[in-house]
Parts: sequence; C-alpha cells; structure tokens
Amino acid sequence: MLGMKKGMSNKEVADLLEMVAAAFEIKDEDFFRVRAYKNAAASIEHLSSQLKDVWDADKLEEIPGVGPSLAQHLDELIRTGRVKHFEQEVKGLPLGMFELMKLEGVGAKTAYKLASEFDLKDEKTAIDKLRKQVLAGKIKKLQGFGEKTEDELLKAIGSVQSGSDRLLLPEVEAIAEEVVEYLRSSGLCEKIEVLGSFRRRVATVGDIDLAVMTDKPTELMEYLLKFKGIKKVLSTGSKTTMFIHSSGRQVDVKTQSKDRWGSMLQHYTGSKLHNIHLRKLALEKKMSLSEHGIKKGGKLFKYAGENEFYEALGLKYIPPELREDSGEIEASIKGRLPDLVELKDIKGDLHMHTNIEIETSHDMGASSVSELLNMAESLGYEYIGLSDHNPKMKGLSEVARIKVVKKRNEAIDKEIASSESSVKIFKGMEVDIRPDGRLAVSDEVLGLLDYAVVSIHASFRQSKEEATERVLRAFDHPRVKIFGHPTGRMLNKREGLDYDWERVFEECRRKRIAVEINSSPERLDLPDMLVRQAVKTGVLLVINTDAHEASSMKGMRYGVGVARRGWAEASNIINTWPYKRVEKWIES
DNA sequence: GCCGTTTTCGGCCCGACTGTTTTCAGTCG
Ligand SMILES: Nc1nc2c(ncn2[C@H]2C[C@H](O)[C@@H](COP(=O)(O)OP(=O)(O)OP(=O)(O)O)O2)c(=O)[nH]1
Ligand SMILES: [Mg+2]
Ligand SMILES: [Mg+2]
Ligand SMILES: [Zn+2]
Repeated sequence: MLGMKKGMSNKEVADLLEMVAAAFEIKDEDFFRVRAYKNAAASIEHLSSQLKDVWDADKLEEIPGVGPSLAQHLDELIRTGRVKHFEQEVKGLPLGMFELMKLEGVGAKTAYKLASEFDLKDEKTAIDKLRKQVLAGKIKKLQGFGEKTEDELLKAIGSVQSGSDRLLLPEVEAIAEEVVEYLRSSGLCEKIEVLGSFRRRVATVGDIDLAVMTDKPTELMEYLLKFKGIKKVLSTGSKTTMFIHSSGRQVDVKTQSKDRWGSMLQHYTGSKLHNIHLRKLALEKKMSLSEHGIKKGGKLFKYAGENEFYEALGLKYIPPELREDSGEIEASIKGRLPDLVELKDIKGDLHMHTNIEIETSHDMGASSVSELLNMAESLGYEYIGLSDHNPKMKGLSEVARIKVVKKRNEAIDKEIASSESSVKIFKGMEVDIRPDGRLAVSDEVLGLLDYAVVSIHASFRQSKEEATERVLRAFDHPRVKIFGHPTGRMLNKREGLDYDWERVFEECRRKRIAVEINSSPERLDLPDMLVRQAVKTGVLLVINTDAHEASSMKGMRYGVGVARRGWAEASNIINTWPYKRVEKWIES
C-alpha cells in the first residue's frame, strides 16, 4: 500500500520519503525535520548510482542529507522492503491524499483536509470522488476554503495527467520561440533568455522558463496576458507570470532589470540543488543570495553579469551544464573545473545515412552523398563517415550482401571523384547487434569497410547480464570502431538496456572502440551520467548526429550538450581530432 | 533530521503569488 517493495528505484525511495515528509507536515512536525526528509528525497532522486549499490558499499551516510537516522531507515527498507517507523507515521492517514497532492496548487495540508473530509481512502478513486464533491459545491463550505479555491480545484482536476511526459529539446525550442517572438513584439524587452533545465541542456525538460530583461515589468506582464497562445493563467505578478501554453505546456516568465540580470541568470538556471548548495555556502560567508543579488549586512549588492556573481562568492564561473550539485561547486572552489568540449571543436560526424539503395535492415537516408558533403562543408567539418544500415538479413544471400556492399563502395567512390569538396569520407556501416551478440553481417563484409558502428535496434528486454554478454561479443569483430546509441533508449518511450558499464567501458577502452553520444534529441544516448563515468574511465567518445537527412547534421549541438553535462573535454571526443588522427585510429 | 577549515548546538535557501486570513499560511519555482 505504501509502494514499499523489494528492488525499489531511487525515484520510488524518494517518493516514499516525500510521503513521510507530507505525513509530518500534516502533524505540524518540526518544519526542519520535514525539510530534512525532503532534502534526503531530492538527494536520493538525483543520485548518480543505485541506492542499493551505495548500501552494498556501506556508504548510505555519505549521501548528502542522509544521517544516522535516515540511514538506519533506508537500511531497513533495503533489507526488508519496509520501514516500521514510516508505516507508523503514515498509518491512519487517508491514502487518497497522496493522489490529491498531484493536483496543481494542492500540497500536503490541503490534500489532507480534503481527503479526510470526504473520506478518500483509495488512491485510485480519490480524484474522481473529489470531482463529484466539487461539482456538488461542497468545497466552499469547508473551513478555510472559498469559491475561488473550488474553481481552481475543478480546473486542476481537469488538467491532471494531460501531458505528463517531459519535453524534448526541439519541442522546447519551438514553444519558446513562439512566446519569445510575442514578448519581443511588445518593444519592452531588452533581452530574453530560455533558462531552467533547457539552459542546462538536460535531456528532457519539464517546463519552459523564460527570463526577460526590462525596465517596465508591470507593462510587460500586462502585455503578456494578452498573448493568444495562453490557455490558462496559473499566477501573475510584475515579477513572475506562469501560464499553460496552448500546447498544454507550462511556461514561467520572470522579469528582471539590467543591473540585476546576472543574479537572475544564476537563480533561474538552477538547478534547485545547485542553488541551495550555493546559498548555503554563501551563508557561511554571511551572504544571502537571491535572483536580486547578494545581501551582505542588510545591503544588497547587484550583479549585471553571471560571471561577477560567481566571482563574488570566490568561485570560478560554472558552465550551466554542470550545475547539478554533483561536485561542480567543490571543483570550482579548487579551480578544477573541466575545460568542456564546445561545438566549435567538432571536426566531423561519423554516423549518418545516405540514400544509396542497399536494401537496408532499417530506414535509409533521404540525402545524397553530395548533399551530405555540402552540409559538412557548411558546418566547417574536415570529414564525415557514411554509416548506412547493414543490408537486411532476410532474402539476401551472403554473396548478394557482399556484392551490394561493393556496389555501395563504388557509388561512394564515384561521388568522391566527382566532388569538389575538401571534406574527406570514411566508408562505414551501422551494423545490428543481434540478440545473441552476433553481428548482422559477416567478418568478410566488415572487411570491405573502413569502420563499423555496432548498435542495437531490437530485443530490449534482456537482463543486465545478458545485455552485457551481448555487446561484449559484438565488439569482438574486425573493423568495429564505434558502439552506437549504447542503451537504445527512446526518451519518454523506451527505457533502453542496462549493462555492467564497468566491463563495457573497460572493453571499449582496451579495444579503442569509441562509445557514441548520439545527438538525436529523442535518444541523447549515451546518457549524461554515463558519459561522466566513461570520461573517468578514459574511454574514447564520439559525438554523432545519426542524420537521416542532411539538415539533421545541424543537431550536433544536442550531443555536445550531453557531452558537456558528462564533464567531457575535447580530448575525450575523437571527432574533435583532425582528419589524419582519426584516419590512423580507424586503421588501427 | 542533518550538519560543522570559525560551531557537536543551533542554525537550516529564498522569494513570488494567492486566497481568506484579520495578519499570513500554503504552494510553488
Ligand atoms: N533557490 C531555489 N531555486 C529554485 C527552486 N526551485 C526552482 N528554482 C530555480 C532553479 C530552477 O532550475 C529554476 C526553474 O525551476 P523549474 O522548476 O522549472 O526547474 P528546472 O527547469 O530546473 O527543471 P524542469 O525540467 O523544469 O523540471 O528555478 C527552489 O526551491 N529554490
Ligand atoms: Mg523548468
Ligand atoms: Mg519552471
Ligand atoms: Zn543510424
């Protein structure tokens, strides 16, 4: 009933702690004890490893926000699947309240009042039953509730669940562009930036956070409220307006003056945990931080630039992609921040698909070799690698497959001969790793190529052990140089595979196989946290677009964002290398 | 309940907006 079971994910444990925190809140338990539980929940949710593994290593108390008491409870949870003390705290509460807390504007206290009043004991029916009470006009009769709260509740019930998925980066760009264009048309904005998780280049984004530099905040917000793209205003004031966009997505707009812009950029980029860590650090130095600046002895100091803001705290500027409270503040203090890879360091793209017909196993590309070359030229690249899918297995004999691959090589050679481009081409192929780890083409076919990208496109239900054996077998073939979109995840759709990453990375390092960071916004695979682990291991990485048409090659920036979130420097990324060095690596 | 290159006690990130409040609690970012 409390969602306690063996093998809980970090998120599930975090939810459980949030539940206990809510129980404390209702009982007017000490505010800071409630906060301690919430802090621990956030900390566990953002852990870069499985809680179970931390427990195995006997390091629960090393998790920030977890002390002796919580460590003991978590130990009990992991060993037995339940925590007596937690059950005690939650016992007697109407369980429907935890469902009601998912409603906009409903927190622990409100949820408890409603669930108690209407006897909502069942999580599954709680919201439905509440709707009936609202429609019957029962809410406004309750102590502390009024007409408006009743209206708001009904709206909140109506919009629950609608669009629970998080946004992909191009979706954010599209919505942000529309709102930004409208705001600009006011003539009141000196500058507009998309901040929050988008600026940190998180793989998926919860809402669109916009900051506007203006000296007329009230007029600007009045103007914003007339925007046709607003479905529903959540709240509005001169400093903050939050609304639901016609796409169903939440947009938060904040205003700030030019002289305080730096502190706004810092605050509103987050992450929340980064901000809180920074603010605690400041308190030790008798400073108080906010989006308005730094208070020292009651006096407010203003910062127009973000750089100066960090420097005022004795820190080196921290790139947004690192701001997750995962060691970046400590690194900044010590002056040990990485020199992150940048888009301009990229000299080529080694995973893309052409329109050459070779009866591929998956989608072929839409662009010709010369179109791809032109795009590469305009992006300033030195080289590209063509990696069409392998010829399909069914209905083609080995002899026929060899023939079709030779024909493709000839077609590419012809394109090279007739091209005036200085961009060099590697002849590659994206080869399926079959469920048992065999490749979809023979070693003889591989021998016809400069390199192979090996990747998984089916059978995603394997255990960690099976999946690990599967890919390790795949690496054991000639010309295998890149492990493409390693987990196979599809954001919001499919989890992807989990491996014994230590073994996989070690094998890639030994064989000098580059692990791909696939830039396709629905993949962003290798995920950022694993990039960080790969960087620590010293594995080669490559950032590719997997373009199926020339214009998609412009998506390299998404992959660079992932690499940066993984603390990668240019030296970790092989396609920052010049052509000659890549050629040598491919031939090795 | 957590935490400590000034503390093992006494603090805990900080601010914006809303509704029903007779002075501020609740919720959210
Ligand atoms: N100091 C502080 N800042 C916060 C807090 N909550 C949010 N912020 C700041 C940092 C966040 O990155 C920024 C935007 O808030 P969001 O809730 O939109 O979070 P964010 O964009 O990081 O993630 P998201 O993808 O939207 O879930 O506001 C908070 O409790 N304290
Ligand atoms: Mg956000
Ligand atoms: Mg937001
Ligand atoms: Zn591909």
